[in-house]
Amino acid sequence: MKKETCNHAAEHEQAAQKAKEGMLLGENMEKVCNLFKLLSEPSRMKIVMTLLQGELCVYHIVEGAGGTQSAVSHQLRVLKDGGVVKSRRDGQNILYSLRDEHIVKIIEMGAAHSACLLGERS
Amino acid sequence: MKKETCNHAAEHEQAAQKAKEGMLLGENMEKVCNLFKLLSEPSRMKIVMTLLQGELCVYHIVEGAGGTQSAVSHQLRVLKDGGVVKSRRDGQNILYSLRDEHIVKIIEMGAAHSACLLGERS
DNA sequence: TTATAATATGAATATATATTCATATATTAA
DNA sequence: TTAATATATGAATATATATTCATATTATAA
Repeated sequence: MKKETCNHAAEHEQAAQKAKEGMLLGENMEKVCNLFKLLSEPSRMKIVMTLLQGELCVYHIVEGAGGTQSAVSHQLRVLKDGGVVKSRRDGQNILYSLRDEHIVKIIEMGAAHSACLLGERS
Repeated sequence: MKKETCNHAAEHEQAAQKAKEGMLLGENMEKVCNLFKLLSEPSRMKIVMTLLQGELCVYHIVEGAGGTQSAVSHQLRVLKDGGVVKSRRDGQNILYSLRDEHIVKIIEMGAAHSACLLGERS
């Protein structure tokens, strides 16, 4: 790979530079990507969608989201470490809930975009 | 796992059922999750962020996003298959661009949420 | 203080996929 | 038609991680 058969080389060079400068830096990039990764697994997404209903104990999360208790528990841990959910103990139960309003917005956005994907490709 | 020590069993049962009903069904769930998966890899996210600048050839994408030509090309393929970018040939070059406005919004949302994650955990 | 329920967790396995390397294809120029 | 440039791609490797299974932990009730 060398370069410069590209017609708009000058402005595209600028664009590339601008992109580099505006690029999320290491740590922030990791954070944003990690959030998307957390929402990219159907098993986790189902848990998150279930929690859109409000605070729930693990038993009811399993009911709503499906899967085994163990798998759900493992994923709840991942979601908690990733800052998507929070938890508190209530007697024998642990109650989980979404930790942030943005999650809801992001899911809505994803769904909206997904709808557009039903059309044809370039 | 059995059940029913949960205090709000009745309403939570309802919530679980409601979640089940409102849950994205197979295909749609896959679509939304796949979109998030595409944005969850830093190498791909950098490409997408570079394309926020507008239509660019592979050479300039590599300049903006970093990585090798081969790796970027592989990921461009993945992004295209996933409906995130589109492409057209212009002589010797292939020009790529974002395929959908929603992508921009989703990234902004992710960044906004990410900022909130800087705080403390539950 | 033992039994039961609710949840968490470690280890093992299986699967997915990002990157690299070498090379192929396509376009233009000489 | 040969050379050079731009991009794509197959195979191999390495790494990440979702799930399962068995079991541990914590809390309550008998």
